[in-house]
Amino acid sequence: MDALSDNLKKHNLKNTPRRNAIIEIFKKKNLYLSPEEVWITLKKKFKKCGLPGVYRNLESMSNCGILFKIVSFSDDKRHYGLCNNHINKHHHHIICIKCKKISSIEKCGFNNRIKINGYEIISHFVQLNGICPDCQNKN
Amino acid sequence: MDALSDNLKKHNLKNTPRRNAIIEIFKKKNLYLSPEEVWITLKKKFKKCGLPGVYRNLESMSNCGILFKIVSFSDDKRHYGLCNNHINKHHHHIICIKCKKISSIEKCGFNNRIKINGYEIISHFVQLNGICPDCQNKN
DNA sequence: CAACTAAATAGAAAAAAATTCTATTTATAT
DNA sequence: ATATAAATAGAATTTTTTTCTATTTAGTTG
Repeated sequence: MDALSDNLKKHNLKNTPRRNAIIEIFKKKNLYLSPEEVWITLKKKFKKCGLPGVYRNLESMSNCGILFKIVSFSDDKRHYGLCNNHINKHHHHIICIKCKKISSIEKCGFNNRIKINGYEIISHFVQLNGICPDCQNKN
Repeated sequence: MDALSDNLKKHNLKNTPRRNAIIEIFKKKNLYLSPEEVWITLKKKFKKCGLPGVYRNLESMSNCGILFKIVSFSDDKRHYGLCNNHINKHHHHIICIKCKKISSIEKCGFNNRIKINGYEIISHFVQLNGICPDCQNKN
């Protein structure tokens, strides 16, 4: 059983064609995508296919660590990316602000369960925004 | 001229009663708030007062560094907080996941304009989520 | 301090984004 | 094979956000 099926099972999520197709879309594109973008691509494969289902799948797959949520303040819509290699390993993402490509890093200076300013830190979110090598070369 | 007026002016934003009232709301509550929450409070002071105006103000004031955007994944609505002391100084925020109180830190391990995984880092977003001292004591 | 100009506002309307609901189908455990 | 819990489509709805126009206001300039 691969890491993906394993993760699905752990969270009582079934291994459906729809979910696999969604994962394939992310793998193929290697970009972060909005629910609508996923839906548009998905409709090419499944003629019958609703946007609400896409929302639900993105959300549940993000809850179980297969996908993750992106922060894109220039466009406040929801976006998701695929947690490629690092599932179950502490890591953060680097996104290309030009082409939406995703990379990741494992190091960050933060630990949970310590106190800062008296706050007991439960989780932390880090996202690096940059320009990927491909896009650097284009200019 | 105080830091707030100064920042407004720099961005060609006028110092209106509405904006000052919004800033006061954030100062008084010291919480992060959704546009709608700001609006509800604002309506107590200004009977005539539209939600679109609140959206526009929160967005423009966040563009000029007076406010900042929060990431709250448990509730995907938009949220803003007040950049209290640190305007114009590199910093990040710690939020209480129970009561929405905000604190901040100046240190993080990240620098912009360096390369990671070949990406030229332009900006970075860090948010620490925790439980504030008050809420720790409540349990 | 009067007049001017660019920005801010309200309020209505529309658009966009996300969720809920019901009936039906499907994955998978037994 | 059957049972059952989860997934789905599709319609409908709700929520969130933006756009638009006419009017008002802040802050500059003469």
